[in-house]
Amino acid sequence: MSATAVSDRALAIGLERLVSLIRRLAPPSSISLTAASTLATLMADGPLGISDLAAREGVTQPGMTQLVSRLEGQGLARRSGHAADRRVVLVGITAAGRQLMADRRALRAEQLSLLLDQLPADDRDAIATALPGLTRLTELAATEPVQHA
Amino acid sequence: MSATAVSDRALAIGLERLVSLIRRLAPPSSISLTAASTLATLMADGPLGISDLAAREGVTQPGMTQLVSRLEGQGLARRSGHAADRRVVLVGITAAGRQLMADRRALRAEQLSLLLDQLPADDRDAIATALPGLTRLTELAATEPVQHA
DNA sequence: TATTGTTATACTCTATAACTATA
DNA sequence: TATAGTTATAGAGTATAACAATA
Repeated sequence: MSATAVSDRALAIGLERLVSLIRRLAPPSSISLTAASTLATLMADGPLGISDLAAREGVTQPGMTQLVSRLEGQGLARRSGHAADRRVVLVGITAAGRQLMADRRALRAEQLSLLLDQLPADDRDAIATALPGLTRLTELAATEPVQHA
Repeated sequence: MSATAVSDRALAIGLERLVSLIRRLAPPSSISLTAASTLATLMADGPLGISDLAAREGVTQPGMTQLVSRLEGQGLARRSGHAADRRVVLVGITAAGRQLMADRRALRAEQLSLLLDQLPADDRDAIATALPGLTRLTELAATEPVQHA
């Protein structure tokens, strides 16, 4: 429908712009954006296999192997075996990983607070109202792989 | 205030998750996320200097020099001199660059359409309503550099 | 002196291809 | 034969430091 098509396009453009916002909010000398997103996934959805994680984050399986090795080396994640299927490696977040994410989120929340305070109240309210939907949107994307024609 | 603090935190978490959504929606064998965001900025705000662009995108000045060189090599951007201040290099987007962005946005809009169709109408409406505010938020971030304690 | 931009260098991150182990 | 994961290698991308040119 035309109304939907218009907001699809606007949303596509909006997502592009969010990239620079997200980069700007990332603490410079810290873990990568993908690493942070992966830790967030591990924090929310418990231990996961490498392939599963790779699919959710939109990286290749070897890429996830390397990322997990990096995180393990930093003490932020931990590998363990799967009881039933010995091919599977389960990856979980450590206490240090949780702490890092908590600190990072607190810092971001502060920075966002400063920006949000400069927005009209209408805009702030609209963003707050849209958050649950945005969360469900990202969950959908994690579940159903996107087609790349 | 407490209500604001809660949504700051939720927004901080939401932005984290958007990283994987954005990556997933990016066509695999195309330009980088930063390159796309930079072209979007050039498309919207006309020719800009290297330093200005670097600040807006949250990368270093040498990083932007290299990115612009890459874009120029691909025929997507073009350097030109500044009439008054000969230190300045103005960077503009080419017709090919505009075309690439248009194609990319159309593809994203399609993909988003498929995802949005699976969301409850309430969520879709809320996201559409929040878009202008999100756009203003990213503009604020581009204007006022964020403090990294 | 301050500002704009480039070059040189090194490191992080990610992908593709080839391989091992288990089902 | 199919699936889960790793290793090897190469390339893209970005940062820091040092430099050149203009204001």
